[in-house]
Amino acid sequence: MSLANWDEIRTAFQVARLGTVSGAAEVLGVHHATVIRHIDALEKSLGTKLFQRHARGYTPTESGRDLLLVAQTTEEQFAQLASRIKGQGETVSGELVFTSITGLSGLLTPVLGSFQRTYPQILLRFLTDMRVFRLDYGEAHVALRAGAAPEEPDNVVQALTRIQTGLYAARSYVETYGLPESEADFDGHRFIASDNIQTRAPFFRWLGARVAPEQITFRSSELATLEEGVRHGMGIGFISAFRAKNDPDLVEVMAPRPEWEAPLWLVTHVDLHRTRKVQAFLSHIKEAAAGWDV
Amino acid sequence: MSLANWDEIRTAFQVARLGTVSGAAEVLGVHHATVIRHIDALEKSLGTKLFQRHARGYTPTESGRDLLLVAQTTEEQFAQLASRIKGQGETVSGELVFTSITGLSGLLTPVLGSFQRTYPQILLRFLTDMRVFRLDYGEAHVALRAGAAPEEPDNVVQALTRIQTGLYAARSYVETYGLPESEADFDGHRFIASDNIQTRAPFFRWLGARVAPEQITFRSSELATLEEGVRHGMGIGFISAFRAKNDPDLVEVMAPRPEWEAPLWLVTHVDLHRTRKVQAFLSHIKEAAAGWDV
DNA sequence: TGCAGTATGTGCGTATATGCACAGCAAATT
DNA sequence: AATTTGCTGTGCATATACGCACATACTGCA
Repeated sequence: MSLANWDEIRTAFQVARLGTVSGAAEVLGVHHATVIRHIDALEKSLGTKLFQRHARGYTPTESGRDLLLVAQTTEEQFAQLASRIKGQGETVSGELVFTSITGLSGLLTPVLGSFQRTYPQILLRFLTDMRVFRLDYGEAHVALRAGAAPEEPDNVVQALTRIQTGLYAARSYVETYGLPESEADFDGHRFIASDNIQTRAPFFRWLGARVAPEQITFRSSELATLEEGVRHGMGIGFISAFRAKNDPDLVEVMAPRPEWEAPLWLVTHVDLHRTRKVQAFLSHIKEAAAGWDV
Repeated sequence: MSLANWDEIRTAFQVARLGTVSGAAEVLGVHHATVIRHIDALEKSLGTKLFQRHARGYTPTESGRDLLLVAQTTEEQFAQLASRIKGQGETVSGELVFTSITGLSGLLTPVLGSFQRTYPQILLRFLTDMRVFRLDYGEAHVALRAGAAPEEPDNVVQALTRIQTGLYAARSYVETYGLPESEADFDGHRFIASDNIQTRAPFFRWLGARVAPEQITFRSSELATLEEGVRHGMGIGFISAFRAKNDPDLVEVMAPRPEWEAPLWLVTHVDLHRTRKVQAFLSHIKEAAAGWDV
């Protein structure tokens, strides 16, 4: 192991640059005795004299001049690094990783697009996957979660909006089975729901309390599959209002109800929550969500 | 002032590289608590989080990755610097500054030439000037001094050889004033000597004790001028044996005597004396001096 | 020649940073 | 489900590095 002490190099650099121990001590903001000790320790570890000592100061040897050049660029690099990092917290640039549950991309991509236009220096990454990306592992800056409020520590959670969900059926289904007028009219109808019994979604629990299990003729653990089932006329199922609204092939069986609403949460890691980049993204997406009709 | 603590950067670099505080602590040879404190201090001074902490370790943020890249090259630069400096003491290369009194260049240049051929990577600088170059200011690596043994502190002094000096006169002088047979025959002759009364040269003191002051008809503080005076027939004077020997225009008045001999000293600064470069030069010049017929 | 100014160098007391031990926690393993 | 392992985080005692004061040496100046 060589040169284990970078502070000593920094000290030697200032001495080589200024030519005196006292001057270096003043610049470094330490006592000149400290500077002498740093130089002594560094020379001892290198086994070579870096300076020739005399009453007027320290003149660098050939090795000392070599160190001067190397440390000069090092100091510049570190200064640039510091200004980059400090400015980075202030400016909105660099990478921003955003993750959400699948199925919301149709709603989100316009928002991401306008954010991209507002801050052209942003490199936006939008991750959607089955598994939940972990904010505390640095996998994403901001996450959009649905359902119960996340309670992971070190995460700051903000309510974004509530997803309105309604009961829908395909036109082909209605032509075959008819359209139930109310809950009392559910007998004989076929339903599509989550395969997961202990699903947290309120509308699935509502449905489970009102129809017989054998009426749920199609189950899937995947939300997108359920939606596909509805569209193909396999049965009546819950679809987000904003997705069903513009689909002419879908018929509204029951309009969205408040008790079916599922909250959406904006989640960020506490370390990143304070940065201007994340704040800009959060405010941007919240502003857009205010105009959503979900 | 930014990034005043380079050791903290080094610590953060290892954390970013390895991903864990414990691993970085092991590599750095410090306790992991120290690593945590370094990171905390660095982030505080930068005002930005460099890492996201979780139970499995530290994952670098965007700023942390930036620091990783910068510090990576820094570590490489420092490692190269260390190997250069350590190797520099071992190899014979780079600059070597050599200074001597004027008038010895005819003796020295062949030695310098052969040294140059032995070590082609040496950049040799040979300084001769009126003033004495100061080793403790780093003006030269090796100095050749004549006369009394130098007693400056921090300088290591080695006896090289003794300069033999004789009394010589130009043929033109002998034709005019004749050639004295011995000391008793000095009356009526003209002599050339140093202007400096308290000169340390033993032969000048010898002369001052044997001839009247008015016989010293030409004085100069400059050694080269005195020699020129002898060659132009202005009087009898002391010249180094090796310089007078090959000059057919000079006549030996009195052969070199042991009491006229002036020692030559090789002087180096104690800091540089141990390096192989200086040692190689010293041994080379001493080897050459053994063959000198001075 | 004497004096002021500025530099290096060193012993000593103290503040600072480090090491240690333990707690707490999450993930991997059985 | 229980256990083990590896990691982070923190209070406390200690060792290390620091600042202070003083000694010393060289330069420039009047």
